[in-house]
Amino acid sequence: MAEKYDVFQAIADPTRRRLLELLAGKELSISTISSHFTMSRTAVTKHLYVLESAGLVVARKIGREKLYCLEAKPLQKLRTWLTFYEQLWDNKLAILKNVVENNHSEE
Amino acid sequence: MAEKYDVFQAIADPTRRRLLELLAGKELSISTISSHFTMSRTAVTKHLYVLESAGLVVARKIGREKLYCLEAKPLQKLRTWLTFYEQLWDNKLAILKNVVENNHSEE
DNA sequence: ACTATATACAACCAAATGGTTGCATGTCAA
DNA sequence: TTGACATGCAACCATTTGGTTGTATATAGT
Repeated sequence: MAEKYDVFQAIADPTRRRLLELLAGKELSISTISSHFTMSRTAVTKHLYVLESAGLVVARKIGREKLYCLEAKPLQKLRTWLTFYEQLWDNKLAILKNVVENNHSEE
Repeated sequence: MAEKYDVFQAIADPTRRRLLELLAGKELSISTISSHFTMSRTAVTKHLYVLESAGLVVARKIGREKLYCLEAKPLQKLRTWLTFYEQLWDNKLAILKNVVENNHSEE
């Protein structure tokens, strides 16, 4: 598999979002996690790898089990990214910005 | 090309995030937009299609030009999604939740 | 020691993704 | 009407993605 995954990429897949939801506040083994999905355990493992490499989950090995849990911090990056666009929810500000930038020298 | 794109999918690609940034508060033609990228105009058009089908940009045709601008509203969906995980930034709450759910019957 | 269970990993596959080039079409301007 | 410009669109291509199966290895329990 590949090297490094992005937070944006990691959350793009619906299955991976379900995984994050499932792991919120819980610590679950791969088998337990897989039991919530119809796809194979291997497929789930791959998704977990993507999430892990994006820093969104962390794992520790206990005996023969590998326990995963959510790590929400990297989502702050997304939060920051969003903040910029929140100003434009309803684009009143955007229109104003445009007016200021392009029309302020008229009349 | 395919049918419908998701907001999560749409913002997964760095090029498309650059496009959104470029179109914030501005209305630009495909050619003008393309001039900001090294890839072909066709490639840019495809990215714009993805964004459009996710509702993140809107276009109107003026003469021979097609003008695109940002439509931030669909990002609210992402904002809502994020809110759930914000509680877990630092996982104090998560730990507490775990304690309450699993250990409250002890002693 | 034997068997169950939990995971790891390689190999393979179809479809989606992100890009290209070439050509057709519509529109503006002289 | 003749270019030049702006876009549309089909065909093609390599790589990535999301999934599979099969086999190997490590650990737990009896």
